[in-house]
Amino acid sequence: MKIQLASATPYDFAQSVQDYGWIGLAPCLWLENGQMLRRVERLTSGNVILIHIAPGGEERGSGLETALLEAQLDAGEPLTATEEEEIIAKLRWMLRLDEDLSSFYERAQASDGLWTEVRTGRGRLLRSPTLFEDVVKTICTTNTTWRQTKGMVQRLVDYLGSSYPQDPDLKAFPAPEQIEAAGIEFLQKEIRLGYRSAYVHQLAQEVVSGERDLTRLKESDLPTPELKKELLTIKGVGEYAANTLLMALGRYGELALDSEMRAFVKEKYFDGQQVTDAEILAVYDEWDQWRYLAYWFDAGA
DNA sequence: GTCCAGGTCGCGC
DNA sequence: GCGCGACATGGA
Repeated sequence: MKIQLASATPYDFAQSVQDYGWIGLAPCLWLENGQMLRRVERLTSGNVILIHIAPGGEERGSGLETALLEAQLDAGEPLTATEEEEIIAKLRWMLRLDEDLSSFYERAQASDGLWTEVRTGRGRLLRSPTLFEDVVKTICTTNTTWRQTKGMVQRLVDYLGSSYPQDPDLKAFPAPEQIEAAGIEFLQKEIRLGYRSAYVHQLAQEVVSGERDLTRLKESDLPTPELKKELLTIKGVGEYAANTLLMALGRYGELALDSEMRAFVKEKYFDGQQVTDAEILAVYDEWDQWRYLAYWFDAGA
């Protein structure tokens, strides 16, 4: 079946989806030929479906333009209304179709360089349908190379994710239960998460047991510092990961300072000279609630 | 072999 | 609060 998703304009689907590295991590895949995002998703019913998302034209009415996306949903059985609702909510979250970026665009407009980058409708950085997946993936980016991150996530999906029945090689991101059941040794020896195995397994265990509720954080209106404090209680999540996850939650006021950002800012603003972290952070200080996006597009996304 | 990669933890001070 | 070594893995 096909469904349509409406999004505020401006919105450049292909750019926005590819502006964040997550597009390179399983089970997401960018199909260059069709300019489509493909992903396998496991619904709470247990059904595993195959999703293809692409721009689906534009609707015009009373001066308001609404960008439309079309999602092709393939499943063994027709989806129930509940399943359809679940998938729509997940896709809207994943693509950030409901985030209000207007104030960011206004700020960017006052900054010529940045505005030319984002004016076409960029800024809706790809995230995962669940915060659990984003936490696991973020932990897999720490103290390693992007190449290894991709490998770790790919193996998590291949070894532990549920298959799309019509093509068993296509798998979903594993649910907490599936990671928990795998055990630390498996995460270590087969998935090769290294010392992260214990962190990822502990998180999965906490979520399964119910002692940690990550879904609650998605709708939380907690002040950012408190939200951050809570993210920092996750073993394996430090300053960088917490700020990355705040970004995933739509809080762009904190910068995720890592080796990549240090190198970029040092080169662009300090002529390659040695700089302190405080000096790096100061570069984007004026962007207040939009610091993360300001850096992201300054660095060229 | 050594160093480091989109860091974090646990310790001692 | 800050500094420091350890930590799995794999490539340079």
